[in-house]
Amino acid sequence: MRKGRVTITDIARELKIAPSTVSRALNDHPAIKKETKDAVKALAEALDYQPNLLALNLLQKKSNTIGVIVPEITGHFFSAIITGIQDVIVDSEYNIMICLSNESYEEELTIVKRLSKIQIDGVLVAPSSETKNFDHFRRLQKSGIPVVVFDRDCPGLEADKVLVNDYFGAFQAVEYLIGTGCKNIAHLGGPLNLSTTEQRLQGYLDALDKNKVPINSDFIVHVPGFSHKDAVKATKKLLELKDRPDAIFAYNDKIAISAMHIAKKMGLKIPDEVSVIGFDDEPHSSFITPSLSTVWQPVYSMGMLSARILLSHLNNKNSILEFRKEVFKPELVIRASSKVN
Amino acid sequence: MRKGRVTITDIARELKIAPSTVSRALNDHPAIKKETKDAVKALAEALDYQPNLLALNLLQKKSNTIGVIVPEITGHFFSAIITGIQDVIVDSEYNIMICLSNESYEEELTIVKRLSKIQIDGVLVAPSSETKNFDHFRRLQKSGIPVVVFDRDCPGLEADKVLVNDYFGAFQAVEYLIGTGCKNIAHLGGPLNLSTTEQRLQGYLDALDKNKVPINSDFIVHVPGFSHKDAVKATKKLLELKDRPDAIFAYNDKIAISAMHIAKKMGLKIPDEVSVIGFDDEPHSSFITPSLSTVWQPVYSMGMLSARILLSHLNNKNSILEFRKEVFKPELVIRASSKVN
DNA sequence: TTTAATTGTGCAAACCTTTGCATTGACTTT
DNA sequence: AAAGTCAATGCAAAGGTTTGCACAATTAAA
Repeated sequence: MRKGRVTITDIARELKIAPSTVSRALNDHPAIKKETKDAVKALAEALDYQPNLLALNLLQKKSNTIGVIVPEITGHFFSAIITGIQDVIVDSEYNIMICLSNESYEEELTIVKRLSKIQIDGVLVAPSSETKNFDHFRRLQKSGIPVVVFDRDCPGLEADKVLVNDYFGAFQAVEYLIGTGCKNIAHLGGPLNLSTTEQRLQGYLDALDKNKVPINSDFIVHVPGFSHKDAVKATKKLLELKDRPDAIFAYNDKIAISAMHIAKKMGLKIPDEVSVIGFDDEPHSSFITPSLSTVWQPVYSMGMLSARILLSHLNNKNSILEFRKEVFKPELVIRASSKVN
Repeated sequence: MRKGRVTITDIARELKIAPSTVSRALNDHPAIKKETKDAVKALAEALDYQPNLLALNLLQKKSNTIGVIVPEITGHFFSAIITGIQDVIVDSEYNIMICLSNESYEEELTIVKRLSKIQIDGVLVAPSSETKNFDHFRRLQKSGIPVVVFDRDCPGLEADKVLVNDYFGAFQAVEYLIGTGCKNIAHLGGPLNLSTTEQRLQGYLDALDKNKVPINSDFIVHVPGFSHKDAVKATKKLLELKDRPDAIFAYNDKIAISAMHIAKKMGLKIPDEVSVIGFDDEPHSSFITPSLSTVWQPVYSMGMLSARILLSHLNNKNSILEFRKEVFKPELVIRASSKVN
């Protein structure tokens, strides 16, 4: 018995033909006659021949792998996006390498270097909340690696982008709160520097403005990070004001839930004394008490579209495709944490 | 300018030495004199030389990649384990490829084939709930790929295993319920065929048995899958019994939360009329109302240990290490969904 | 019958790195 | 002076596949 795996050379020797003929036969090259093809395929089957993709990678200078960079996966948002990505990529010849930046610019940089070292073919990225400089992505592009940005925009970076209209989602949510009679609407914003933070804040501000509600800067507090502690601290700052807000529009469900937790602890009735609306519509948000009003995003679809866009670039390496910017529309979901209209 | 990336041959040509010398210089081979090394390293730096890992992969017949197979990542459990795995692997020379089986045996099979094709170096796997046959893992082992099983046991498979003492966790939870005076304790079990389902069920049974509580088979209902619908259906079956249970020990938090949802809808007071205990201690479980009593598992540590065990195999390819079986101890966390002792 | 076209296959290079063995020259020992 | 030792480097193979070009054999056309 031969040691190691079977190679085309083994098949060639056995059949007394050249390895190149075996290669062509297996790839259904038109110049090979049917009998030869059949013989080769039969023997390959019999010997359980497995092409050595490592050799192919070297030859083609590509790893057939796509890198996916996300800040974290323990929340629902990114894991659902990844599931969407995976479901598209699975049907292609590509493999996925998921990398976690832990919301750190440094780690994101390290990841990009690593991916570029292993000669990744394309990258899908939701930048960390610390990332302000996008040169590492530009470097990827310069070496011919297509980059698709999702969820969080990178202002100034020319690349494909799959985003959500955060502005619209926030605007709708806040306008809804105004409609239910809330006068003092606060905003628990996300970490500064994120495009989503900015967009949701702007939606909040414009909704107030449009409805002639004066803006109170004490009512805008940003969390520094996504931990429960961060949210608690920010919420307390809001609820301990003399002139307490009667509604909170939070950057996301996680923060909203922490806020509700504190509000309840302080003895406030939700939604009668404080309305709360979140963002993301995480699956458990409908199970907490009171069930959380929130802004739903088509997460799974975003993942799928991002992956499809990347694949289309990989399949049209030569032809220059325009950068696409796809913006999904979020939907307001009203539950029990906000008053009725 | 030279096109494409810089290779050792480029450096060699420039310095008028052999590529092999360049290779040795870069790898600090003792037979190369300092001046040569310095010159090579300086030029490599200047030209921004990046070793071609694809070539190395072919030479070493390994991809420097580890496959991680999990049923899903949208829940907290597996995403936290993955985070633990990642945090260990990041410090090694390996990359991680995360694959989702969607709780499907078929897909798991496809994934294993794929991983074996790309010549993965090791595999970490939590088998799907459908998987009864482990031959695909044995095939990996036979071709020299170490396999570490985590969370869900594969009975009869000889491999490293990182598990939790589900039996103990369940036993403790049920005994606690008995201690608070519950007489009719039901069990919302997981999908049949999972080792965790079986162990938790056994813990439930033994706790009743030890405390001389008669076992009522009507009180044991297994969910077919992990969807909300599945849980709702199973819960209704329990709560609509003439002789309604006064406590539910659920397979996991997700099911427990669905069950609480239904119980509340039916107007039952928790925990006065029905106590509920879950399993997993997902982060949001403490935020729902009433906050969920549950069994905590050291998820992050499990991920880290699994990864470390795999690495130790990869680093000691020759020496035959014994298969390890590590069993973590879970902890009962009492909150408000169960009565006080 | 010669020339041209067609069909099927083989050769060798290329992808880039590592490594066992050979080689060279300088120096040491007997 | 001859033989042996040692340091430093080069040569070439190996890893498995694809592919442009060459070549041989057969068939068709002139």
